[in-house]
Amino acid sequence: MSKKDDFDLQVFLPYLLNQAAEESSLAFTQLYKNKYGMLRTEWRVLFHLGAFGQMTATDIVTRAKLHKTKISRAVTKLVEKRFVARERSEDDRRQEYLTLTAAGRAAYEDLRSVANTYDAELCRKFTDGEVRLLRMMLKRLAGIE
Amino acid sequence: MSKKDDFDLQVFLPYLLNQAAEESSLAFTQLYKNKYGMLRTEWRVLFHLGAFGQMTATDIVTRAKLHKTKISRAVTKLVEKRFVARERSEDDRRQEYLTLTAAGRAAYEDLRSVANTYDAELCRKFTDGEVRLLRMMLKRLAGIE
DNA sequence: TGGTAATAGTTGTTTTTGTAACTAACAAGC
DNA sequence: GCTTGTTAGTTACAAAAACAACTATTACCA
Repeated sequence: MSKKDDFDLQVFLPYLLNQAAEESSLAFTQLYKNKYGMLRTEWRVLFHLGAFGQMTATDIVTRAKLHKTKISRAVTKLVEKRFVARERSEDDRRQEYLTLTAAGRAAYEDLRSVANTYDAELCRKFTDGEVRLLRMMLKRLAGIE
Repeated sequence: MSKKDDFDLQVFLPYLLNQAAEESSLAFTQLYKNKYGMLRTEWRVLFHLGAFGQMTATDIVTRAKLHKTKISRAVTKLVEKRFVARERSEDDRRQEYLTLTAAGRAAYEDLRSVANTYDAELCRKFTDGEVRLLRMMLKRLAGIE
């Protein structure tokens, strides 16, 4: 197992991004999964509803860039857990408005503070300027705004 | 769909990392999947063998931080495709050495240049100094060396 | 030795995902 | 009105992943 040529996998950005994303998500998952028994997609939906208030499934699809079937299934689970309420729109009876229930909001508030703490912990590895730059670069790579 | 509080999901590092990783991996996948019909895990194994030469499955597990069942199945597929050869060790008959075949090496060389081109394209979004910093930060977040 | 534990790798079973096809509601053109 | 096309969301089926249990081999140690 020795280095054979000039290509360094450990420099390849998609690889590095995946490794870093996996590592940080895994560690974060440990902090919430036993608490609320939620899957990654579920807390993403929860976070979107918590951060943006009432949204439709399509709104979340657009923002989170997740496939609509994933959202659909996550919403079903969250409704079963009484974290989310759905209400059919009167204007357009195809779409339904999603909102957090009281329990959903409580879970969100709790997880949000866990997230803030964890994020701060990650950021402590770097200077403020580095973190700002990192966020900017990740957003650009992700194609956000 | 309006902003409700101060927590910005789009600043949360695990979220940003996932979005950026997903975006870049997806785009890169388009470049190779039709060419060799390989799955993400398969080309990861291929890249490791290409970059580091002979390795055992466990070596790859350690480096790539992927679960051994994933590696095991990816290796099986790569052997079926005649990209990888396995050879049982004489010292310790539990482990087997994995190496690229000629076809495997050719595929690797080809994909490596695709990867290099794609990586360079991503890097063009930033200055050299920014890229260096990004790589350093991602490595640290990933827990690499 | 012999017995227990640990390691390399595989296989089986259950969840989760991805893809495509579907229903229902609306919109636009004629 | 009627046809065609589009959009919101769900469901069905196939592919892939996670997790646990397994075989085979080696290591430890009394």
